Amino acid sequence: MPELPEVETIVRGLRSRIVGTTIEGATVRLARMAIPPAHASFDRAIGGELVTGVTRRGKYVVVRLGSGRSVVTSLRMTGRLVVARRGAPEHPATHLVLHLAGDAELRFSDVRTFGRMRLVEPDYAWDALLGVEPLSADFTPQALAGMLAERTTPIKVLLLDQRRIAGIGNIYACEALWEARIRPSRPARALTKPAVTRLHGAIVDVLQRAIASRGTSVDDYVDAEGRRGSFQNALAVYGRAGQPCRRCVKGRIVRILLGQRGTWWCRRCQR
DNA sequence: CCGCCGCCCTGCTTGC
DNA sequence: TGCAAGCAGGGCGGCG
Repeated sequence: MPELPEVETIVRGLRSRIVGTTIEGATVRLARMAIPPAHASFDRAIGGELVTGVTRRGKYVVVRLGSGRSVVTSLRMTGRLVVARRGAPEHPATHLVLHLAGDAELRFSDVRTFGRMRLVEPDYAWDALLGVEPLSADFTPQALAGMLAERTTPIKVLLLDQRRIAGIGNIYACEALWEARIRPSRPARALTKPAVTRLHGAIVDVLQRAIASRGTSVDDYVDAEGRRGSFQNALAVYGRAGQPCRRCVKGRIVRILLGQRGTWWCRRCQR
């Protein structure tokens, strides 16, 4: 499922391929996947727009348009954004296609149809509820400590809260806690200062390494060119229930439920 | 503000 | 072997 590193990889791919091209129109095959501005139709509103940039905010892909509007896409679990030539074989669950000048198109597919592509007006603060970007200068050990203070929530549940830190999903929450040697169920306020510092470093480190590996493809994820990432080969805990810990070796990875989410960790070296 | 729950959806896994 | 139930999960709205 696309989290920050996967979305960042998609964004970089899109940036090199669609910036400077014009969106001639759109075909919306499944209406609920496309959210138009008020009192407008998605396909008519987007026709003729120039793509001026592609950025990321949390797990959202933001395509900036010449008019100042933006196309904000949430991929949720199984969404894909792929640039392809018109007529090339397409994913069977392609629900929305942006037709680009020339013979290219941007395809939005999603087996579970949880994803959304939203056309937002200039200056609309669509991301007002999103928290700090973990790879920005604003994300400091002190900022992290401030989020954890007084909170009884399990630290792993808190890492998934997009209102605090934007972009961490289930895979990287598990991996960062393993790297920091912290038990996922620990109440946030129970983390010592050194533990908070380790967690901060681990979050930044695991996200950067995952970006360098072009993301994690455990199931559906592919980048803007349709290629898989390789960070699944570097995972320490996610999906590794029953296998030995890659660090302490003697510990076994177990899977528990936290906040209704599967959570993997090493019983021996995470405390 | 906080925490928790259910819903959305389809494909894969599990169990009889 | 075949079928149905269960499970997975990010974001969001609703509730207390």
